[in-house]
Amino acid sequence: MSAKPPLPNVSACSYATPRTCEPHSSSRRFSPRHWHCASDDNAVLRRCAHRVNCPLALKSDRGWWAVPTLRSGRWAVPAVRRAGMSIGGSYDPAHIESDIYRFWEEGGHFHAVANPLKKPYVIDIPLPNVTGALHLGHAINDTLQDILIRRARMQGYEALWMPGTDHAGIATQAVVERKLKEEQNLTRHELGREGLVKKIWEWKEDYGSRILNQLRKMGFSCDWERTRFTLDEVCAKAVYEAFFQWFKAGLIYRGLRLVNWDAFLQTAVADDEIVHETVKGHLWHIRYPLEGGGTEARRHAGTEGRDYLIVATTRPETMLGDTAIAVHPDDERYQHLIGKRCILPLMNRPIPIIADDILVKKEFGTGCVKVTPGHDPNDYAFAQRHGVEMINILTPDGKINDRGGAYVGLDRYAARKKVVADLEGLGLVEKIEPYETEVGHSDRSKTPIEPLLSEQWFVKMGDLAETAMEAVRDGRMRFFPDRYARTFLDWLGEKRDWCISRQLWWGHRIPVWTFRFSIQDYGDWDLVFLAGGLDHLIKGNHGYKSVNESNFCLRFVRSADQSVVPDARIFLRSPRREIYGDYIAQVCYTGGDPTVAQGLEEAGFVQDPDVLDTWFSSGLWPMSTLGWPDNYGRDEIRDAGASPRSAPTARAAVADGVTDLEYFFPTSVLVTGREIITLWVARMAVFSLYFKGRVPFQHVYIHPNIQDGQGRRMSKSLGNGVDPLDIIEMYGTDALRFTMAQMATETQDVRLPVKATKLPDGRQVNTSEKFELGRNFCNKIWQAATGFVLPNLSAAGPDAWAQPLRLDDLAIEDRWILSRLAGCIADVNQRYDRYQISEMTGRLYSFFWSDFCDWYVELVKPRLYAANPPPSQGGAGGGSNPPVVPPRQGDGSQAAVARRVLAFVLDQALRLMHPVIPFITEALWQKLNVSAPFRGLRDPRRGEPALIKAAWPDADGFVVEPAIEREMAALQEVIKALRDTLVRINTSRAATKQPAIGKLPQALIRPGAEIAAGLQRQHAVLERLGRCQALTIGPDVTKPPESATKVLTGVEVYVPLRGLMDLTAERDRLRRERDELGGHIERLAGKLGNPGFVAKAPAAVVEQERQRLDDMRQRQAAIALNLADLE
RNA sequence: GGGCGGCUAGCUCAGUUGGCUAGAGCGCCUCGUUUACACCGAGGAGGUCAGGGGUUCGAGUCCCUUGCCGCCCA
Repeated sequence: MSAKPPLPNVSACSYATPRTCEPHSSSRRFSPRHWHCASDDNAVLRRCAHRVNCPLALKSDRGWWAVPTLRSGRWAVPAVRRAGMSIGGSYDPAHIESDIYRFWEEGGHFHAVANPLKKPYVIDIPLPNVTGALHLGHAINDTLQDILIRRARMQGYEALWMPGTDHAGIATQAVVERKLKEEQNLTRHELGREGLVKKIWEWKEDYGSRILNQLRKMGFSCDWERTRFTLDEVCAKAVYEAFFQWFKAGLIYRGLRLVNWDAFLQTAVADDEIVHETVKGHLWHIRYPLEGGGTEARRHAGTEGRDYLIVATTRPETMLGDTAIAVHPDDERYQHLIGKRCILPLMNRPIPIIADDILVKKEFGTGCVKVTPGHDPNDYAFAQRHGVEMINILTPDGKINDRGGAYVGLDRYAARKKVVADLEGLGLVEKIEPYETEVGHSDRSKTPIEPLLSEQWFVKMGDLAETAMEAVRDGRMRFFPDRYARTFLDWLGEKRDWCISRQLWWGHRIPVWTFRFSIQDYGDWDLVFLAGGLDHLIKGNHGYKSVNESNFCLRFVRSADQSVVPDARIFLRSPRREIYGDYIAQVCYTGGDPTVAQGLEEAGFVQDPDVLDTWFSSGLWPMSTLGWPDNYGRDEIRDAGASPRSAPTARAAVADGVTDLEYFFPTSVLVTGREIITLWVARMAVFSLYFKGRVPFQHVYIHPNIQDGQGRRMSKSLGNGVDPLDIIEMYGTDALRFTMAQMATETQDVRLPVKATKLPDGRQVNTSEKFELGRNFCNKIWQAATGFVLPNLSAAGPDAWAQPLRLDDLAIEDRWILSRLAGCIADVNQRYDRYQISEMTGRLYSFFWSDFCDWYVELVKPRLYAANPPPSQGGAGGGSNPPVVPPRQGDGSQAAVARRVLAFVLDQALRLMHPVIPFITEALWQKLNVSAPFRGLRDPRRGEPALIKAAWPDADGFVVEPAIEREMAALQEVIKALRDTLVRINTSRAATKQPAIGKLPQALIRPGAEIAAGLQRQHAVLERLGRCQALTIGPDVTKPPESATKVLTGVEVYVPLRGLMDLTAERDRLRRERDELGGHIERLAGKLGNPGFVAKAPAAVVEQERQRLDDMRQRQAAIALNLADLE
């Protein structure tokens, strides 16, 4: 590129303070090949979209902006509009979004009220953590819900999207505790319960509205007036009501269970709050001596003369809590030892040797397993099977407790060292080998989880789970995609009881007071009377008016097995020995009267310190937010006898009219990620089916999770998270939403390649090129509407819109775009109904961009400009467009029809796209209402004042017309052929340094009989879109010599090439095409030659293949002919 | 260990009940001073549909199997 042409006459960018172009470096237009290395001497000009901000931008003497580029061998002179001629300008989302959101909100469009004249459509938002921040997971999840709710609203449903936040027990408490430690070096115990809860509330007040405001920025149309919080009074009421009823029904019990213990936070944590990590440790092999010196054992070959068994463990300190040794029942080595005992070293406690084929794998290790039911889930299950004693050896803070013999008070890791040392001292360590294990760590505190035996509250899941499973099996509740129903059924099928207590202070405190007592002899009867008579004590003597059957429940539980004494009066009636033992009196009181609590405490009762699992309150969300338990629905009142609870309060609550609960419940669809199918979806189902007898939602739509480009989760620690607010800043909200929707395929994960970039203000953020998809689409819509459609509509004047159009008035391209529109609407509706949001979005994209912009707008231009030529039009171009002529009569009406169709299709497209990209569509809607107040062809109507409440599109009764679409397809084929030829000519000319030609000087088309008439009618369109100056169409056209030839189905297109380009290239191309076609023909002929195919395939398929073969052969022949001509 | 998903163009993903000459967007290459749009238009290259086996006239699609990757549950 040494011989570069001189720079055209340009002057440097005159902008006073040009900003750096660096932010654009993510864009291909600013890659080095374009201009960044262009400051050197081989610079040339390249058009620059961001010329305004570009320090290297140059203004040519003709008013175009350009930047230098390395690439081309000649000056690339920009095609950019003349200065001052700008009509549209790029779409600037920041400019309009907040105004439009305010317009919606102030218009009350988000608020739903029970309205029996309409059908309800309801979505509950999956509750974000109250102190959390918006991330891409919310962005995709909530975008999908907004899309569904906005469409439903347009369809005429009373659409309610219920927002709110979750107190997120452990997550929130852990954050505040950590903060407390860092800032004031205080632990929660030092601060005390009340102090800590107060601190967390303060934190919540500070951060609680942050995420809701972020949701607003995303354009979400939640009914903010109804916003709830799981710890607020309304939700708490439902929580205590549900707890009380389940307690009373015996579904809630206290039990000794192995839980995942976080020794740092000192709480049980749920399974999903544990992350498994591979940890390098050791495997200690320890000898457990056989009871009785092992003389018998030594006699047996299996133990090779030893008088001990060898067990292996990764946690030697747990041996302090061993209560058995397990061997496989079929293991010959140990057959004779089953039923005998070992002596547990260090503790000198005999423990039984028990056969079990579940815990023990014969082939693995030594075949002997130590059993520590208090600290291992598998051992725990074993102990339950065999009735073995369970011993807990740990304190809540992870030290050895008083069951740990000489090791009391030692931290578990110190104990491990000492245990090993002591065993070595006794010569009982067989060997130590390095070993890798999966160890569960608490997601919150990052400390290793200790399985720990402790007292917890549980919900009996057996029957509850069954009702939920039944609802899915019989189709009352459906999953999309349906494979997720299995996840739901499998998990519920295990019917594992739900541990609902958490050793936290942030949450709904368990409303149970307990009193422990013992009946050992006759003298203890006073106590019994005291407890048994408590009912009276509380309600009678002290006159607690607030206490009644629906908020107070007393029961007795045997300490030994936690079984409920079926009838408390047993104590009074039968003073027999069998009832001697330890007992717990449990009072569940939910009346909320502090004096009652005080009375209980004075009577020696202690309130349970734990709080409820957060899922307990979020599980009630679909009901609690609609007013349950106060507003039992009408159906509940009707059959109050059959319902789990007779509802006196409900009767009062429902006067006349419809309550929210009966109108909006059950909800329509739940939209969520698959990871909480078990945690949340199942719980909501259980609660709703129990208390309302109905499923909480009819559909469950599970969408994919977003990962980074390598398929990893997005997380803070990996630094690969993308902040939706950054994306909004860079690309606009609609762009973010569109991209999110486009990613919502039916797979379980989607990847979003992440890359770090720098914002103009210097901040380093993560983004992804994928969002350009949404941004570009929005810009395209903006340009098409504000730059082309709307200005053209304005030309019509306000009276042109209200008359109905006749079908005869429409040109073929009008009928074509209406057919495409009808097809698009039908497809979109179908995709919605199947929750295929990605495909739905793709359909919007291709309709608007390809069908409408690329084809219809171009097709319609001649009609518009014939009537009203643009001001700049002159004879300079030398094209086929006539110079300004007075509009002929037909042109005027043609233009009017075109305007009507343009306005109508834009109207329908805006409606159709609004749920996905609400801001830009609403903004354009407002403009359209000005330019074309009435829309519709058969039945023109005034455009609704707000798109958010406009009717869902129906194509005004137009339907798909296959014949029209076929005719257009033929036309498009020919146009593409002409365009292709032009590009090939110019490519060839560029290689030989000849200037490009703007149009084909001459072209000829020979159509087959069927489409001849159709093509001839489109002569002007073909000339314009095919970019040729002289076009001849006719069945008797003959091919001029030295022509480029395109052989299509039923049409041949010729472009004389003499003097335009080198013919060898054309020859090569035809040869390639011939060879390629030959391959296809061979394959197809083989297929049709196969008697099996002809005999067995459906006749229609065979016929279609024959047709195709004929077609290909014709094309092959034509190509051969043309090739011969060129050679 | 059990279950589920994925493996299709350089990248991210579509591909309905088997009928395919396997698509889209981005990226790449070429051309472009076109009367909305360079955040653009036109054109092009690029694929043994993870490997193997089977069913079928016909398999990206159904069945079996192997291999990776991921998620969930133990």
